[in-house]
This record gives sequence, C-alpha cells and structure tokens, in this order.
Amino acid sequence: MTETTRKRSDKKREAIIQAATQAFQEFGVNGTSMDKLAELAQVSKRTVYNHFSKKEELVMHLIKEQWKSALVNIGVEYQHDLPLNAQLEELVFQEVTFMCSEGHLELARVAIGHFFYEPEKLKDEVAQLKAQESSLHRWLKAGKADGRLVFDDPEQVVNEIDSLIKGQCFWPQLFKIEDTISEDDKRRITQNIVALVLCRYAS
Amino acid sequence: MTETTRKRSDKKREAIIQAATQAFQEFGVNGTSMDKLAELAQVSKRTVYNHFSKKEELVMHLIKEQWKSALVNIGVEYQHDLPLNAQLEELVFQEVTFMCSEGHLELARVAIGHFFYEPEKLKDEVAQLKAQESSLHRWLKAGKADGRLVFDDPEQVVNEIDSLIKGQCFWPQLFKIEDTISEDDKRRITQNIVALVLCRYAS
DNA sequence: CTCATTTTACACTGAACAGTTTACTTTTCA
DNA sequence: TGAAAAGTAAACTGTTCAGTGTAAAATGAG
Repeated sequence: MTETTRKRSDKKREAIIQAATQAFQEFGVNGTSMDKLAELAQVSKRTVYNHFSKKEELVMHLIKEQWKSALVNIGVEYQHDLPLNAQLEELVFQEVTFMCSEGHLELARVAIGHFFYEPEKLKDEVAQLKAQESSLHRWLKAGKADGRLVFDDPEQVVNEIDSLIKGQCFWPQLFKIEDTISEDDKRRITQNIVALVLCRYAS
Repeated sequence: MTETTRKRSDKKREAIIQAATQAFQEFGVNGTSMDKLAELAQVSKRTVYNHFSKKEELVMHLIKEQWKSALVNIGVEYQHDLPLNAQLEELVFQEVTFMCSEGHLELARVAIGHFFYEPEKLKDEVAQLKAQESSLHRWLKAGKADGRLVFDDPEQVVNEIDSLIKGQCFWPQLFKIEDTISEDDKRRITQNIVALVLCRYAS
C-alpha cells in the first residue's frame, strides 16, 4: 500500500516543487502566495502544507536543492606540458558557461530575492559557494609554482577573473538587462578574459 | 502666512524623505509599512499621504532624487602629453570612489529592491545611467586616436574595466558580503585594474 | 469490498497593510 | 484675536495572505 501511495505523494510533491521553482522566478517569493502556488501546481493548498509546513521551508528546500545540483564541479587540473592559454581558456569557459546558464541564473534570482534583506544569512550561504571557485585558485597556484605565472596574491587574480566573468555573463543577465549569451559570445568573452589575464601574469 | 508655513511643511516632508530613505534601505520597500514609516518620521500617517499620495510615488521620488544627486560627473579629459598610467588611474579611481560610496550603494539597494521583479522598468532607468559611463569611453577613444592605445571595440574595454570595478567595489558591498573599502584598498584595486588594462591595450 | 492513506474543497482565523475619514489641535500671520 | 493652513490621532474599510481545521472524496492494497 505504501509503495504506490508514496508514488502518488511524490508526484504531488514534485508538482509543488516544479511550480514553486517557476513561480518564484517569475513573481518572486513574496509575489507568490501559497494559494496561487497551489493552483499553479494543480494541487490543493492543504497538500502544499502537508509537504512543506511553512513557506520558508519550501524556499529553503528549493534553494539548497538547486545549489547542490549546481555543484557540478568545474575542474581543470594544471598541466605542465600544455600551453597556459588553452588550459585557462577551458577553465574560464567552463565558469562562463556555468554562470550564464539559465539554471544558475534562476537559482541566483530566487536566492537574491529571498536574501536581499537578510544579508547575514546570505553571507553564510555564499561561503559555501566560494568552495566551488577554488579550482581556478588551485590552477593559478600550480602555474605560479611551475614558474609560468607571476603574481603576488592568487586571491586577487581570482577576484579579477571572477569580476570579468560575472560582469559580462552574470549580472546583466540576472537583472534581465541583457539577453542570453550565444555560444560565440561566450567564446569571445572567454578569449578576451584569458588574453587580458595572461598578458599581465604570464612570465 | 505661506512663507513660514511652507517651512514647517518642508521640514515634515524632509523628515518623511529622510525616514523613508533609511527605512527602505534597512527593511526594503515592501518591508516598510506606511504606518511604520510615519512613526519613524515622527509624523502622522496622514501627513505622509498629504505629501505623497501613494507609496509608489514616494518610492519613485526617492529613487529619482538620489539618481540625480548621484550624477556628479566623473570627468577626465584625455591629455596627449601626460602618461596614460596617471590619467587612467585618476579616471578609474573616480569611478571606484563613486561606486563604493555609501550614497551610491544605498541608491542601488533601493532601486534593486524595487525593480527586481520589474525588469522592463529597470531597463529604462539603467539606460540613463549608461550616459554617465561615457567619460571613460571618450578617454579610450581619444587614446586610440592618438595611437597610444590599441583595441578593436572600445565598448568591450569599457565593459571589462567596469566589470573589474564593480566586481570588487560594488557587488560585494551591495549585498553586504564585504565591508566598506578603505582608501588604501581603493588605491590598490585601482592600480591593479590600470596595470591589467594598460598591459594589454597600451601600444 | 474494505481499510488506510492521501488529497481535496472550503471555510475560517488572525495579522498586516494601503489608503480614507473624521473630529480635534497646533502653528502662523494678518 | 481669529481665520487659514497644516498636522495629529485613532478608528475604519477592504484586501491580501499565511496557516489551520475538518469533513468528504479519491486512491490503491489486500
């Protein structure tokens, strides 16, 4: 009995999550009432509350879910025998692709909409995001150790690269000031960033 | 009669604007009820409504007010006989200082809080902000015409510089992830940006 | 068919809040 | 002093919304 009943329950749950994801993106968390949400999910309001006892719980579930799934590791290990150019380009391109993906943008919109007036909580969550950025960090330090890159503070270089990526592939899209980026644009932006960085820091 | 009466009225109005500015920053527009606002301004709710017939009107007034006052022109004209380094540093430093000033951050917080779920309207307003960035644009084109800078698209270079500035002096502060930047940091960041850019684009 | 679980419909509570109305007070200045 | 202008306090309307309670209906397993 519990077997297929579970399945029905799970389907409803899935519908709720699905509708919430869409609605929160479109109208914002505060702009989406639980009644509206239930209607969009084709589910009774009471069922929503049976699955998530508070709105807050639903929001947090969504954010962490997406956060987790977004943590597909960006990984390029430093190679002594390959040109810096190609390696860094691959790494930056991965980051660019991730940053401007609709999935990540949607997550970010929900997160920002939710945390905008709760900076302390945001701070905590952002700390986890930082871990994901350390692949670039590792690569830079390896290049420095190998004598092919010259800089004082790797943190600063990461910041610069990160700023260049987000400034062109994340913030404008987040606020829908710019449209989605084409593959060609991604490539072009990546190449410019790599050229800029290596021109300065390659020995 | 109308002379001093105006003064009293203006004082109340000022108190409302003052309280609204603070409250909107701290709790957000939606997080600030008109009752709360009236209390904070030490003014009756009715007085608020005598000055601003709708909440929306108050919000728009605030944003445009601050927008206008923020439009202190950043201007450095290109000089043929001065080193690029010093000129660009001055220009970038001005932008950095503006970007991370509390005044600008507060404006941006209110604006983003208000426009986050109205991207179309945001787009319009942002267009006006772009005009202010053209001083850098002009400087770069002058440098190129003078043969001391080499690049294809000035727009792209502006984007890169802008990304570098905002990524380090605006976004982290906007979300209160990083504290206010010290004068030394501003100088250091400026110098790094200038070095990065000139290393690549100076002939 | 029957029993257990889950979903549904819907009415309800209680709070928050935008905006209004009214009756009253204070300030200013002529 | 007295009339005009501005402000105040507090109750009120109407709406939206989070969250609850409950009885009936749907679903599926044995």
